[in-house]
Amino acid sequence: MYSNELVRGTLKTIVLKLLKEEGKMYGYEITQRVKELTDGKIQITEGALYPTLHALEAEGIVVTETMHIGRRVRKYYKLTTEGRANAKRKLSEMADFLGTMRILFEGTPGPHHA
Amino acid sequence: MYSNELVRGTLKTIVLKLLKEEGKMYGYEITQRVKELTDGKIQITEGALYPTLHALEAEGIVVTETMHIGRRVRKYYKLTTEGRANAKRKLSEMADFLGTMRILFEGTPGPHHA
DNA sequence: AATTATACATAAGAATGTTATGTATGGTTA
DNA sequence: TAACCATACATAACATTCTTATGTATAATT
Repeated sequence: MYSNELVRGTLKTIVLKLLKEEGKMYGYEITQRVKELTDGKIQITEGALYPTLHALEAEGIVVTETMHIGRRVRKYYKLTTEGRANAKRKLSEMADFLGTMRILFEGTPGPHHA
Repeated sequence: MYSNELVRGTLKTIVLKLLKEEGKMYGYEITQRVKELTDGKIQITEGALYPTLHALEAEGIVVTETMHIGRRVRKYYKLTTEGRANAKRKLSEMADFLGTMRILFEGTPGPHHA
């Protein structure tokens, strides 16, 4: 686990990236996926995730679809058309940001994904 | 300029990195150096920087030395012995974190600097 | 003379997270 | 079968860390 100040600010972008790739995901699934992909180094807490998802919905970036698994409820989130455009912007901003960080901390910009 | 949520959490580490490289720097100099190195993409505000520097001093990570340039005051900051150890930890954590971000956003871990 | 750059500082408020708590179902194990 | 852990949602109090605004003052440029 990172001393989580570094992770601050990246949550929304991580969610958008996953939704863009997977099409639709539910909250708990997102927490598990991120844990998997990062070898447990990033663990999204529910107290951070759910308010973020609700905010994305309120902004029209995502819409929800509720499914019933047995008697349990699952709330799937997927990008809207506007959300896809937003995600694209945020992801290219993240790519640029990571390049800048590389310059600062490694002295190299790294590969560019035009 | 990045929609600055991404920059959140990186300020302290950026300062430690610069101090480690330069030996000593003063506040205004740090803001200018970061602006230069990042092509204006990251602009540290004074409201964020000075409290951070004061906190680092209170934690014993840095010590200060006041210089007089004409009638103006400059406050130089440099790492303590403990601060150097702390900086080393934070920088390797940042390197690891950037690798994790690359996996999430680019699908590649990037080079490892052992 | 006015403006901009240098150089410090602090305080109110916003944003974004942590930690704690609550509710409930379903599967596994002692 | 009782206890425990995993799944799955949610919210609220609090902490941290930044933005924005403000204040003070000297030095250089237009």
